Amino acid sequence: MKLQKPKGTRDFYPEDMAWRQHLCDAWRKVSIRNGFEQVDGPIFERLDLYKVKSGEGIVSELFHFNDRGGRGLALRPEFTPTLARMVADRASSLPRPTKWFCIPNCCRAENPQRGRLREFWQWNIDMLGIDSPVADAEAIFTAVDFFREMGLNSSHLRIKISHRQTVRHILSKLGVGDDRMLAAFELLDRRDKMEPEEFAEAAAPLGLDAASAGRFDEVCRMKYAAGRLDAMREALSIHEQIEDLAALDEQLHAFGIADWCEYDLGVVRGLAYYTGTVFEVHEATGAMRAVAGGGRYDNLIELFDGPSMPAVGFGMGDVVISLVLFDKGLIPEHLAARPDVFIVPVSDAAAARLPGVLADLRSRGLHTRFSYRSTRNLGKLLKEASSLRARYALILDDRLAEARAHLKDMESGEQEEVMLTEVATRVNSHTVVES
RNA sequence: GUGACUGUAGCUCAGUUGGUUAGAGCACGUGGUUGUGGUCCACGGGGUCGGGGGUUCGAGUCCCCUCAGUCACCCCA
Repeated sequence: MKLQKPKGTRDFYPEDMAWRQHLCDAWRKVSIRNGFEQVDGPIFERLDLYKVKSGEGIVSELFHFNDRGGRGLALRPEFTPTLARMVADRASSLPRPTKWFCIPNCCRAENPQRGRLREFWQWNIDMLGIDSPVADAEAIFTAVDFFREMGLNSSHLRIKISHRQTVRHILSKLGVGDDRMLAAFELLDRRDKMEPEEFAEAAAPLGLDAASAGRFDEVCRMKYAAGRLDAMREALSIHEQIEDLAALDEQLHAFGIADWCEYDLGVVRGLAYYTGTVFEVHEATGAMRAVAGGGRYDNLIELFDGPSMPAVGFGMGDVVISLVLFDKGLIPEHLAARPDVFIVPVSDAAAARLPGVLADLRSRGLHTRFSYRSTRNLGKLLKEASSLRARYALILDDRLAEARAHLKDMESGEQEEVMLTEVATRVNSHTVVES
């Protein structure tokens, strides 16, 4: 192939596009019923914006370029910096909390793999100006609401939750100083890929001796079901320092989503900017990369020159969730738009009248189609109507002289004579509301 | 960006130790013409075997490079 699409991108043929739209529609629907309002920003930003949060190292992961004035620009790799900029700009006039969602396409100059492409769509929801654990739980609930909407249940996915403060307390108790805390988080994030000796070696400079390092490792590998904080307290021998997690735990129960959640102190999300709750959603067998990730980032808006403003949110890419839904057989088969009416003329005379009838029905809002083939073979034309999954076939025959035609219900096979002027109301009244 | 594996029609794949005009199923198109439906029959379009170069009398089959996909690393905002 001479003209290839760029590495890591996708073409959306009608079937693919129908799925993408279906997914985005579900994201939008769920966002709205959870009280979020849609926003968007530019698809490219000034390169500097991305350095604010992620540092100079981010540049190699970006598609960036200069405009004719020499300004450094970059395609957005995520939406959060844009969001932070937008919020910082109007912070004083925004309601508290402000609940926003968006579904931007984002580009990252990474090496593509299964579940990871160079362009993807990412659902983001954020709640700003509220630091209550209710908000943390509501963010997680919104994700669960979406999963349920798509037919997933708590046996398909695990929401792994940790809390920066809780982990900080544990590390502190094991002897890690505040100045080494960030390094300790990084080590925690990488521990699964390290040999025990290697881990111990890396832990030493953090102020952890062999025994503490071993305990650190052990503690972070343990998982606790939501509601089993007592077990965690017991195992960690910390009794008073996990109020944050306890408050979240209570809310997760109140929202009825505790069965989806477990505490896993190994979840760090690699990000320096998370300040409290952090969570990741994984396929239950752990086979794939994370479906979604998020948490609380109370300092971010300030970092972008805004006021001090607490925030919590998450992001979910279209790629991994689509793989999961495909794996579970949860992608609906028929997503193409269904015609309301398929017009079938039985004669040349009737065919001559077709455009007028078609125009009328379309102007009344009906999805109306006809065949471009020259055949008058009724069987073949109905077959075409059937393969398009049309709800009704409108057969234009000799009754046309009296402005009447036969309307055939393609589901039941029943057919009745109707006046052309009645077709639209007839079809609308019979049409069952479905997505 | 580094390494490993893979690459035949839109999709799923055949293609014998290198040997003549590269096949099947599905999908797609036309026809089976006075007729009521995803069936059936016939015919047809579509591949420079990812691309380029090399070895050879001859390469889809062997070698090199390149591109893309998959996996691991990096990273995962």
